[in-house]
Amino acid sequence: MNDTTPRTAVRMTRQRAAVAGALGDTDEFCSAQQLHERLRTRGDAVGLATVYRTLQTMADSGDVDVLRGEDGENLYRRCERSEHHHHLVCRVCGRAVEIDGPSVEAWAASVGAAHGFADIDHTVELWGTCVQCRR
Amino acid sequence: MNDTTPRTAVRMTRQRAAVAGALGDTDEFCSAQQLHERLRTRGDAVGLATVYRTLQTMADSGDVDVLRGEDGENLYRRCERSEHHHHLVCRVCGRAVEIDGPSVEAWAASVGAAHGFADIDHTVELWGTCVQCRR
DNA sequence: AGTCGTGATGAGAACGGTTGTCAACTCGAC
DNA sequence: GTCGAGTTGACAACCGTTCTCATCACGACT
Ligand SMILES: [Zn+2]
Ligand SMILES: [Zn+2]
Ligand SMILES: [Zn+2]
Ligand SMILES: [Zn+2]
Repeated sequence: MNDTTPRTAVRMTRQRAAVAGALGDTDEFCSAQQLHERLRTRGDAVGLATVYRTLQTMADSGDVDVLRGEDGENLYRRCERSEHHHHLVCRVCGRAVEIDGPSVEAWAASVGAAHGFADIDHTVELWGTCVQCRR
Repeated sequence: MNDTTPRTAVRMTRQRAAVAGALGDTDEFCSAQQLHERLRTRGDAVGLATVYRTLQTMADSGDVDVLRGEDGENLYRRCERSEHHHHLVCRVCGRAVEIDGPSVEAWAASVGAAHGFADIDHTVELWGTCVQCRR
């Protein structure tokens, strides 16, 4: 009864390969609509809904990082490391650097506990303007 | 020429007083729509657009703190201190504690500079579940 | 290679929070 | 009281995202 064979297979399709490829081409955070447009001009078009679904799936499985841009839209990026980390993001072009808040994790947990809060989660992101986007 | 008389007067209206009053009644972060509903049931109704505009104005002038909830909607709160600070927020009821990341400010600036980023801004928020909302 | 079941796709509608529009209104200075 | 500029509110428009559902196509098994 403990069947280990995947009951829900995840299929590899042209669309998913295309989205993954587009994400792999850049180290910038970009939105679903940006990716959709990029794929369209590139030649292998993918439906917008599919882009959203694919990104959501990849985010759920940890294949991409998601963060909410300052204007409210979700931005996606395939990061180098898979462990928990934070980002320093250019608010103009989306270029990002992976950083780790040294003591942030422990600090968040202790502050939360000190005030009787449980299931502490934290958001730590840095925004700036990178050298290329200056001037 | 250095005219100090306010050329653009900010008027006190029934609506603005109502919004400010509703915000002063609670220490929880709440959305524009929540406030709009609260005002309606309370008796002094205010148009939804006006609630949005008033909150935006108060946020711009620093009278209220804004933060984006995990579901994407803006949440507002009249905080005790006016200096820069961060929050530990209950993701269920919105109740919040004002906290200050001790070294966060300096850390953010140094990390940004180290990577050639300028105009560094940072987002540091803690989410959890408060004692009242547990169980 | 052929079959088949189920996951995947895409065009378009729907959704939810927020902002824009504009004629009517009202605060407050005079 | 007068008057003008700031303010209001009902409603439409916006925009990113999700839902719907008929059609398509992986891929496991012959
Ligand atoms: Zn990352
Ligand atoms: Zn940049
Ligand atoms: Zn605050
Ligand atoms: Zn709570």
